[in-house]
Amino acid sequence: MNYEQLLRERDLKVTPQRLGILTLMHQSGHISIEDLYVKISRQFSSISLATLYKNVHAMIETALVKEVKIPNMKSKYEIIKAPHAHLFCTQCGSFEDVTVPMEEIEAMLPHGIQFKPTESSLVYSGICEACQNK
Amino acid sequence: MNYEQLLRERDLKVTPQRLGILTLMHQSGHISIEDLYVKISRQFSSISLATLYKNVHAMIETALVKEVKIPNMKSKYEIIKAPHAHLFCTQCGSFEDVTVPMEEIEAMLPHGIQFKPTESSLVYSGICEACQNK
DNA sequence: AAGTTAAGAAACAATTTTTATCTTTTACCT
DNA sequence: AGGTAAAAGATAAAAATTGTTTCTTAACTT
Ligand SMILES: [Mn+2]
Ligand SMILES: [Mn+2]
Ligand SMILES: [Zn+2]
Ligand SMILES: [Zn+2]
Repeated sequence: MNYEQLLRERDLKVTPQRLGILTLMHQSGHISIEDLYVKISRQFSSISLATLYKNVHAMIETALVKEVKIPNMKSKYEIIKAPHAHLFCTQCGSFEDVTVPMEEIEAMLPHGIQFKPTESSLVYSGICEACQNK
Repeated sequence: MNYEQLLRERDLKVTPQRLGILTLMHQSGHISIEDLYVKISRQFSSISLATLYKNVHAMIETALVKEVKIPNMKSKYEIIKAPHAHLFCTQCGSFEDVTVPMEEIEAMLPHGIQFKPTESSLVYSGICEACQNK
């Protein structure tokens, strides 16, 4: 994936810190601010938490990154891709994507309701396969 | 609704502050901590924010109250009731319940996926009826 | 390639949000 | 009514987030 281009398209300067943030986000799939800070600090020992927050926010505002809110958990951040839902294992804490047709989810609103959804957030909490086999 | 009983069933002492919190939550349907603090302070001018947090947490841990996380918004809290989804208007900020069969939502996980959902969180973001007619 | 400039990084301070600790008060059980 | 443990109030502390100022660098202009 070409992060330089993604940043340039959004008029965000390409800095090593930003490339590092995006690389880490991509590698872990979903990552919390604190985990991101621990990992990015290994590459840029002098990076400040403020820089991290500012960058993540800039990326959210330009629709490059998305905050995923999870019941009873700290938020995680991911690089935006096709709409999808998430599986959160309440036993081991694993968190991953799952492909669910979000248009169908949106079609399940009761008839007669006038609300026009533009986006929806769906997190399934439960027990993952690995935890079931224990 | 009998809040005294709901508290007693959970071995939480019935205090005027707790009854006030539950009443406000019920009246507004969903409320943020800060709004709750503003309103509860009118009844109990000396109540501390720490008391509010402690109580809300105690109620969450005993499954009387639930935190609802909303994309790009502060969390709101509601008294637990039958599973349902939420509509969030990105224009006016209105936030309300919508009845969606959550079992069907859970049945939409791809076949072959072993994950066993116990609960799911679904928030539709979009434009409410009132905002469409403007 | 060197110079210019405006965005971004770092350092640090300040806010805001949440939790912990301690003392006083109160709900609730004999 | 009296005893006791839980909860409220009052701070203080910790954690999370944002703001400010200065220094550095990416990217544009010659
Ligand atoms: Mn995802
Ligand atoms: Mn609700
Ligand atoms: Zn698991
Ligand atoms: Zn609206």
